[in-house]
Amino acid sequence: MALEQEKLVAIENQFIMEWGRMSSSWGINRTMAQIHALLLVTGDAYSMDEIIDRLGISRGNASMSLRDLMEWGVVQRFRRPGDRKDTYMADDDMWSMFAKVIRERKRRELDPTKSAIKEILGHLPAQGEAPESDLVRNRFEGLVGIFEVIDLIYENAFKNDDQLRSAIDFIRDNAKR
Amino acid sequence: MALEQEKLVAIENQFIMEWGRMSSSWGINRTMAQIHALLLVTGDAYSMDEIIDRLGISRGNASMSLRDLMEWGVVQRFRRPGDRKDTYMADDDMWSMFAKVIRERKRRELDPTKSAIKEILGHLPAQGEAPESDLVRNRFEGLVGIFEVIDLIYENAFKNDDQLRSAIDFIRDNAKR
DNA sequence: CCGATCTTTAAGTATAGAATGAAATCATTC
DNA sequence: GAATGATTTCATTCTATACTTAAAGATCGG
Repeated sequence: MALEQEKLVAIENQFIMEWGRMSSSWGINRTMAQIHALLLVTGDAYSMDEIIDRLGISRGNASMSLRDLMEWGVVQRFRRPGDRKDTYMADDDMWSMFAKVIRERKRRELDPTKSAIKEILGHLPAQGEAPESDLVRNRFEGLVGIFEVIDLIYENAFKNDDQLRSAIDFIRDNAKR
Repeated sequence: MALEQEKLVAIENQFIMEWGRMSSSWGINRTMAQIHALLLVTGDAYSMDEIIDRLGISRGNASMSLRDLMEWGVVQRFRRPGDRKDTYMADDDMWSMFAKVIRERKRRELDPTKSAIKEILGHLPAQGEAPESDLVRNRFEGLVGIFEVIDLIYENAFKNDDQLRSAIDFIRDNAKR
């Protein structure tokens, strides 16, 4: 039994490492991903100290990463009455978690670029006014088009959990045919 | 006219910087994104020297980044007969470019993690065999489910350019209703 | 409100990944 | 096939960002 438990922890850790590795290649902070992986895969509530011990990270790092995870809405903080320590828990719905991450990253790292491109586009001479910039204008507009479609997908799939679920069902059904 | 040209270059540069900034927050090398942005938005063919001058980067960096962009299939190399220098050009179809980037990143940074998770899952005791690991197993399976749906989306939208186009049309039509 | 316990902040440090530059390789022309 | 010019490679250097540490700041039970 103790041995089994050890083996399970080893497997969990393997996953935590892999999740951290992948996430950091997508621009998500490694520690954040590792904490999230831990809470996600075990489904337990952990205190900050437990997280620190398990992942071998510093208190400051744990604190900042947990704050970010809470801001993203994928981790919640609890405190039992009469207790001093906070405990942290992940959403137990993988899809909801997935949708939240998508939403948050879009909001933080796609929308500002869309605005920037539109702003830059606004400084170009109007269509037909200056022939040498028309090609560039076209290309900018093509890019804006991509952002518009991303918005469309977002509105239709990631806006809330219900939409995500029905979008997935739809894709699944479509794929069967 | 010369002034106009200067202004246009300034606008292009602004975009190149923004594109580099955004891309690096998504785990894409900044120089790669900047070169791509330059070729993409101007639509011109550039020699390596022109790229080096325009972006102020080193020869080695330019060479490696261009190789990667070619591997991703979003930049092509040409040489005019009787010429010594290679010239580089981006795909002039924004959507095709977009699809290629998605494909490449999935193949390199999502598929290996999917395999790793399945591999790890294989080491867990079978369902019902060890009660303490059943919850963890469930959660792993939830994650695998996410990867399966990503595959499904990929098969139905990013497998080739035609599919991407019809997927977008479909989303657009759906959104109208 | 005091003291204990937990959390955050901010300044300094470490580290992974990106960029450089010079030597090696490759290609083209004469 | 030598000379010239272009490109690639890779060991080294640099830099952005993640992480640590220690001190300040909250919060809560008593």
